[in-house]
Amino acid sequence: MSADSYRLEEQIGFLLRRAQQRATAIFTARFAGYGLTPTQFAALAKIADEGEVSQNRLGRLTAMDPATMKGVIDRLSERGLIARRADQEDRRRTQWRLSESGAALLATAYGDGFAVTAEILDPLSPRERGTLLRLLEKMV
Amino acid sequence: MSADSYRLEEQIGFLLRRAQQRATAIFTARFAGYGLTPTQFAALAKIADEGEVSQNRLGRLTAMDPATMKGVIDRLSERGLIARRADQEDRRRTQWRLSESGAALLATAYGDGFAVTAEILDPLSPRERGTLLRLLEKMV
DNA sequence: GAAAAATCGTTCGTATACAAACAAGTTTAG
DNA sequence: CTAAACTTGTTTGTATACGAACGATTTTTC
Repeated sequence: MSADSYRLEEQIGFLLRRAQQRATAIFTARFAGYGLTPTQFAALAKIADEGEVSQNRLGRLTAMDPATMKGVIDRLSERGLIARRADQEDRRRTQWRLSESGAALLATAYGDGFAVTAEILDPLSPRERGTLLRLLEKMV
Repeated sequence: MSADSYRLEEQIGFLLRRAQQRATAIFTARFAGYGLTPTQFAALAKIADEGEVSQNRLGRLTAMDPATMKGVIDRLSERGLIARRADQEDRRRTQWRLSESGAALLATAYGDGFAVTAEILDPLSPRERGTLLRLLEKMV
């Protein structure tokens, strides 16, 4: 329990931070042409899955808190990639769906999403990839 | 390569983001009393390792780019946890070291650093912990 | 030794990330 | 049925994270 034995490089928190930095860098390079961030792409993909989804529920599905979700939604909405509908049954809610241009963009982007995943996992063997996903899933 | 087969939950980037969110939450809870963030603690620990270190070099050691490092240094400096010295040999450089209060705070905090690592890895078996660290190290 | 390249630190702008507090609306408990 | 509890979405403030551009300084190249 001292300076001698604490090695930052071996702490799981530091390694996770570096791994995510690398993953984000790979995503950013591949998605530069789309102008989409990882969270924006995640939001679009989940809206597509759901068809129509409220803002807070989308946040839960994509692991963003309400304040973060709002910023992501605002930027996607300003770009016209998603469209809103006021919920009649619950007047607090806003339902979101893909616009036509959002759906078109996403249809093209999926392939790059797979390519990003492949590039991030490239240093690992196929067996190691499965192990890593399993362990992260178990830890989260 | 379509909406049908793209599952956000299984993408390594999404899993890494969630894993880091959990790690940060555990750190934040444990370090609330210190008022230190993960990056601030990393910076203090590395300054302690180095004795004296320039700002950019500290950034490389802690995986922060210069712009991010500046913010972290500014906040640690404002709290009096670190002290600066102008480098005589290279007039562009500022060398940083721990202040007395910074060293005292860090001495106490190391134990909590270990506790954070332990809590993050708690869901995994000892063998799995080693595997995860090895795979992350290989991937980064 | 002068020009080119690299490094150091700063500033600006954009985008997560989240705590905390809030108003408005909905659900639950008694 | 009404008061309490909860949910939805918003706002504010703080802290990473990084691209891009910049001036000052140092190192490298020829």
